[in-house]
Amino acid sequence: MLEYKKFKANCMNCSIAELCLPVALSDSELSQLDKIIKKRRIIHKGEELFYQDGKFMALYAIRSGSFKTYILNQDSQEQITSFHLPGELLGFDAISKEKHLVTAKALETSSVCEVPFTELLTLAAQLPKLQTQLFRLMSREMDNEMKLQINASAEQRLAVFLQNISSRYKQRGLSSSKFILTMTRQDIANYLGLATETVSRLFKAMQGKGVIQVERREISILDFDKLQIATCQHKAM
Amino acid sequence: MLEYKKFKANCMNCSIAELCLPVALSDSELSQLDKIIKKRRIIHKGEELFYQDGKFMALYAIRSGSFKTYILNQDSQEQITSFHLPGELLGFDAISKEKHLVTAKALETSSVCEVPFTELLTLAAQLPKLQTQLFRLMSREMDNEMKLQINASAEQRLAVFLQNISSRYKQRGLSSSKFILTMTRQDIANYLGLATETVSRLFKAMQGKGVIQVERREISILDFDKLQIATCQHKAM
DNA sequence: GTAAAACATTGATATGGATCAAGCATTCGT
DNA sequence: ACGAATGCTTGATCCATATCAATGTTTTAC
Repeated sequence: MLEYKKFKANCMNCSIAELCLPVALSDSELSQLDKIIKKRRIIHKGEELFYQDGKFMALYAIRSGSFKTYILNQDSQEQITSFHLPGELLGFDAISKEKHLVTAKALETSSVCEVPFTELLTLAAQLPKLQTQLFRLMSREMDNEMKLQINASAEQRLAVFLQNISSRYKQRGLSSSKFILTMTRQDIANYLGLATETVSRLFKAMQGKGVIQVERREISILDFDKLQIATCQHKAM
Repeated sequence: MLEYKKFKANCMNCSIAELCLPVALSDSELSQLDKIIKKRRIIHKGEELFYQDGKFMALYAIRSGSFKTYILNQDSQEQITSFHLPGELLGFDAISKEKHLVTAKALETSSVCEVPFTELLTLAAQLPKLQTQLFRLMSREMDNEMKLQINASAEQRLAVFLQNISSRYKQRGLSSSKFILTMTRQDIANYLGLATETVSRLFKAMQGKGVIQVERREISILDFDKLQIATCQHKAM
């Protein structure tokens, strides 16, 4: 038991600490952060981490796995607002109104660290580097969203989506050219404002052009230049 | 000259201070904030407050006027990412990469307060209420963006847009039922991913249904319930 | 005050992607 | 290991909205 406790996850030995908070915090600073972080939580596929309208208490650092966040609109249709990958921090949307505006559902069995927000702010006031980093992460969250050009064609949107996922994996030191999409075609279509059929056809078309290789949910980007061109060109070419 | 200086704008007498930072800061706290705030700047219609890729130095509080922010995509087409109204804070997008991701252009002659970011963070670490408020404002910024349902019909998008503008004016104590749109039809269309012609036709159609009254750029919302229904209903009714 | 430019409206036509329909492939639950 | 449910693909058709075209209206600049 003691042995187990000794090795339980904390910020100092957490393998993603430098990823979710990649700021040069000293060991003593990290251990302060560790003190306020609640223990790890496992969320199984399809389970919810927090609910729309639920009280906002904490941010969540994704240690492994992935989530989609969505709002339910008036006809209780799900509208996906974003996907969240390992090493990212989740829950910023709820700060303003102190309640969640979205529901976060696990796309696969996932592990998160719960970071009580009030305590985090108190600590941030004492550790300038932590404060700066929090603002930076939140800003990056905003930037990620911005890329989705609403007036883009279906192919442009899908190309931007693939670039975005790819670069986020790259940021985490994972392969940017070959990865598994953890969400369904329907999720992708919903997020991009397309029909599933369109997503399916576009994957096939992009494969036909030698831009990507699609094997079910496994995507290989064969030609980053062509992908880049696909994000901005207006018509087929 | 002395008289002029005595009355120059500062945070304690600024009429929108409680709006842009509506937190109960004491007089002494406000005067600390005032010390770091650079003097007012006037930006004329069509002029730029900051440029895409420009170095990030400061946030800007809009005292009066309004702005659009946009990215230039690869074919140097403007893509509007948001509109910013009086009392709102501008520039959060640039924190992450320490450079602006968008250009901010004045839609009308506007007045802003420049808030150097580094100094603001230092002060926020000392004033917990200011820190909390900053996170809250940034989160609200994120929430504002989120509303735009990408898979919504043209009419739904326009209805959501009008609701959004209306509620933001309301937050500032201005009329939520009658206001002037400071942006062109082209800007609205660009932002919503529609053609200007479609925006024009929809305004007319919504007026025909008694939802709104349109007089060039002056909008009166005649029936908030009908507007609400328009944001979610799928087809004409 | 006038000409030019920018902005807005209205109508006719074309099309990208939705929707409908059907069947196949994979994953899940027991 | 099996059947059922879910996810994915492909084809045919249709419609919401873009695009093209023309004209009217307001604002800007000299």
